[in-house]
Amino acid sequence: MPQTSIREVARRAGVSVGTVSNVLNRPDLVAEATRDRVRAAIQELGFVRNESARRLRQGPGRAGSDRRSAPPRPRAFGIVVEDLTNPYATDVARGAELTLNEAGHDALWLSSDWSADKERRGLDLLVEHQAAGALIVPIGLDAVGIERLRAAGVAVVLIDHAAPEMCSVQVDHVAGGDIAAAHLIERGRERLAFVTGRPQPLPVVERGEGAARSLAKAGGGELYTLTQEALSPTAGRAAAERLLALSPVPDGVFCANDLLAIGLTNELLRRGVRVPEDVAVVGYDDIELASSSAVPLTTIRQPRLAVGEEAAELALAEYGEGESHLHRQVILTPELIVREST
Amino acid sequence: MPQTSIREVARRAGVSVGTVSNVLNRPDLVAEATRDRVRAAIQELGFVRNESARRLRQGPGRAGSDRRSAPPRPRAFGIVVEDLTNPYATDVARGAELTLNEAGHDALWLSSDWSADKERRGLDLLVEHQAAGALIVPIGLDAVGIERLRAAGVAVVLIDHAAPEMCSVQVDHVAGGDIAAAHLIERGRERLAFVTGRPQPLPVVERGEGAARSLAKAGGGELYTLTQEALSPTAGRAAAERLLALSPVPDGVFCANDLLAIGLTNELLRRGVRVPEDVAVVGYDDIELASSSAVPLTTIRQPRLAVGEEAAELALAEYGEGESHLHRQVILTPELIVREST
DNA sequence: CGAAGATCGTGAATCGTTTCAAGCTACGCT
DNA sequence: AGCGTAGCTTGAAACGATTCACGATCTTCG
Repeated sequence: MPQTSIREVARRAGVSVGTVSNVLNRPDLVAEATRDRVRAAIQELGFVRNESARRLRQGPGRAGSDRRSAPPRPRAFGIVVEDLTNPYATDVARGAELTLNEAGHDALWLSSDWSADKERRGLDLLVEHQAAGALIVPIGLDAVGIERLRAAGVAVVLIDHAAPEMCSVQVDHVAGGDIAAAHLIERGRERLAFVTGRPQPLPVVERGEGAARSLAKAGGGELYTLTQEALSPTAGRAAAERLLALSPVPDGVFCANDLLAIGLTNELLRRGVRVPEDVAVVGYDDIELASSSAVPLTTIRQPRLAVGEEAAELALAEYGEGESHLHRQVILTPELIVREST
Repeated sequence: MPQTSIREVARRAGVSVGTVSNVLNRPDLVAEATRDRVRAAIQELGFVRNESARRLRQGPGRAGSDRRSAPPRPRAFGIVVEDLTNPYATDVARGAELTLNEAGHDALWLSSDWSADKERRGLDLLVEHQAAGALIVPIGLDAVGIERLRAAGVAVVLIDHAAPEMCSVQVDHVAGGDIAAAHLIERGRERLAFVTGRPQPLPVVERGEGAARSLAKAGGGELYTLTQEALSPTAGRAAAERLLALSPVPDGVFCANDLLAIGLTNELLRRGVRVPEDVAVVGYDDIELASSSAVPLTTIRQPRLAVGEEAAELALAEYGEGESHLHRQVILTPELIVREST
């Protein structure tokens, strides 16, 4: 059974293909009786439009094309992130998805799995499926792949990275790191450590830079940096061990993300180290778990949903405005959330 | 600029469209000189295949079509889950994605957001884009939507649900609940509670049933059930409060998932209740955090990745075998992981 | 020299949908 | 009756890439 086509529906309903198409796209042009008959036929045959044919015929078709014909089935947007297993990423994606849904568009999530190659394949996929737009947390900055996207008329918005001639949404991670370290210093901590993990995407590096900057500003010493194998709770536990092996043991720790911080805190507690008395811990992200962990975690809240929402808005705007679109670069500032770990 | 088509490339290179197509799809059939000329033209014009047209022409195209022509760009599989924010779901999806990737296919993740309507739209999207297959954690059992998928030649595999005439992968949640409760009983706990949260998908209900069954088998009393507003850590903290308000306070708690259990445990600790001495806690899922939480959590490990992998295998098989495919229903058994919370 | 291959290229037919000029009715109006 | 109009429906022409039966050349060899 190859595909039930519009033609079979037409035969079944005893009308022409044009009419079936009309029922599908501008029902108001079709007499009620006919419409019902056609709809029944569609039901019975389980007919579904062949999107390839539809698009082939319709051509690229910008959103705001003013021909008052059918509302074309809204095209989907792709959301490409490095790791769909990471709560931060899924929160951003979810913020974006909600906004897209409100505008009547569907969202497809793709994971680049930290591989530039896979990212490229994902972008190609979006081109092939003629996505309306793509929200990308880029792995490197694959100029070629992205150019290809835009050449194909896909609206592109970068997240956590910026590039000329493109819309982007970023969080000021340097500021975030700065705030985190400043908070520890203000709490009287003198020996600060920064715990991070591989792979180290730019935003994570920036957090460290911000912290170092803050420390320098305060005339503090050096920022001791521990790099773990991952940005996970398990890696956090390992970091705790390494931390305690230092002498003197740092009394203030800034972790590159909450998962690390939670793992680290839990392991410290297990080893009888008091948090925050002996070691104060600051995380980054403010994932949901941060507030319900053993010692509710002081952290830098990224406006995660807002990042996704902004990105979606930009993508929708670019999609809607077409050529006339002016690219905007949005920068959001993170916020310190003080809880009990400091 | 409407679209550079294969025809313009042909004109530019001074060959026929057929030849251009051959250069694209089976370069070995074309003489080297011609090939280079065409490629140059493609470069100069910045030509990109119109995937809609390609697909339209190629039709559904089973995987194993034995014509040794071009390797058709492998089609993508869709993974539809209820909530891409939930670590369990993303782990399953990731297991599936890895397996699909190995077979050379791409994966698209869709979130149904607990809405039957959105699920339906997602399925339609997959049909329209001619996905090779769909792995679905169904929200209800939208027979119509799924039938439509299959009618369009999309391989369908159900996860955590079963239906006749379809491939499916399930975890035996009743057994899981049974094991959890049995473990608590064996640890000498006498007043058991089950903490769950809305929305309550079937698997979660089954966990409760299994626990109740186990309790009955052991001649124990009633299973006190607390239903929270969500299956999240925050909901878990709230559950702790409700739990302590009971008298007598249960001494063994089985949570419908780890997130609830972690939130609950942390709140209990904060209130000075000892875990496991005063209250033993068992979670469900064995997410990564379970082992790195404050009190490493005893839990029921679902073979999450395995679920995804199995599902992907089944989908690939169905896709490859076509009509001759025999549907299989795989049931995996969860495993008790004993840690310090019991 | 001529026949049989081998090697390349051609161009029309095709996929399923949308679009649009044109046709058909039935109706109202003068 | 004649004519204009509104309301529906029709059918054929696109859209752009792939396929395939068929020619056109060129080799090779008896």
